[in-house]
Amino acid sequence: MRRRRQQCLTSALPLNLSCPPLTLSPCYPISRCWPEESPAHWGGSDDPAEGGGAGGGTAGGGLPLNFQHRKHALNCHRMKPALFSVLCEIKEKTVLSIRGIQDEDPPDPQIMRLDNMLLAEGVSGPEKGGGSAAAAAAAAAAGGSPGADGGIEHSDYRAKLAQIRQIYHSELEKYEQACSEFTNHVMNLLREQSRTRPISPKEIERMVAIIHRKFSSIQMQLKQSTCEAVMILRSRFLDARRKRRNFNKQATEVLNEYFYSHLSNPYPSEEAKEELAKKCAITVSQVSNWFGNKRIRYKKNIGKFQEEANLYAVKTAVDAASVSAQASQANSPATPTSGGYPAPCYTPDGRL
DNA sequence: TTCGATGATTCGGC
DNA sequence: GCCGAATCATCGAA
Repeated sequence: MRRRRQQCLTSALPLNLSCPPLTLSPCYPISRCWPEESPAHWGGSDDPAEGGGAGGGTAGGGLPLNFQHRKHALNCHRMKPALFSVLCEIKEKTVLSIRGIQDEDPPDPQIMRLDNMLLAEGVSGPEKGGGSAAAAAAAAAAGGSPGADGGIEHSDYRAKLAQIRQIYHSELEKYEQACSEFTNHVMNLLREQSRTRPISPKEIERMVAIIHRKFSSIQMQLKQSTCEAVMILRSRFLDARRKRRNFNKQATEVLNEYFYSHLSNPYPSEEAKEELAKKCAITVSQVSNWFGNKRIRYKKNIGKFQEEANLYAVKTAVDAASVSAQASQANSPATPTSGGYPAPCYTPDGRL
């Protein structure tokens, strides 16, 4: 097309058959893109039989002699190098102005936000427990109980997050592959076309940048939908955590045992709390909450807790006796009954 | 649906 | 920061 325009422009020039030797302008920067740095590509071959390349494909076979003659004359015209230079300059300026507008491509803040979020959630970036970290953070934020059920929920959350991550990477790979294939295709096309029209490396770069920009917008959609999926998953996870769950029977038993066996001073140390938390598969703060509630409720209504207290006191005594017998150490039971909270009265068979 | 039980939260005191 | 006290919110049995 460009060649045709050039031909039209040059055809208006006065012809001089006694043309000087044709030389290309040394400052032409885009000539590297032309497979053969020959004026033949600009105005066709000097050989009238060849017909002047793609633009004049039929010229060799069926173009009027007049046309071939004029074409030959044009190729040999003394003004051709000058005109070529001018056209190249015009083109160079156009490319620069376009580049000036389009190269200013600051990083999209939305993409950056999405990238940061996906990285924080462990979806993008290296997979090193990002999901579990997010789950732990979510659990901490909810102040929830990572107990037996919590463990199931936790692994469930991680599994779902891993699924999202897998889909995300799979789709991303597809997009990148498609982008690469399409870029290669376009570049090959442009290289092919550069045989018939001047195409500078900058132009190819610009075209590649446009393609990448288009694919980048598709990637942004993928990132957006992934972020939404993670948010929904996280929200569900947090909602589930917010729901209060009663401790299991075994955990309550362990806590009660400790409480009633330390009735004189039902304030477990930090170490004891950690130990209890480990035994009950709950957090230390949950142990603290439990003891706080227990102390108050016991004090408020000792009568109501008498039976329970007796039960655990007997159990503790039996356990202690058993341990003593086993260890051949006949020490007294570990049930303190003086000071602190009022201890229950019980008979050896466990009744009040 | 009701209501007691229970885990969590909030607030003030130390 | 821990504790007691009050309160909230949910669970679960009747």
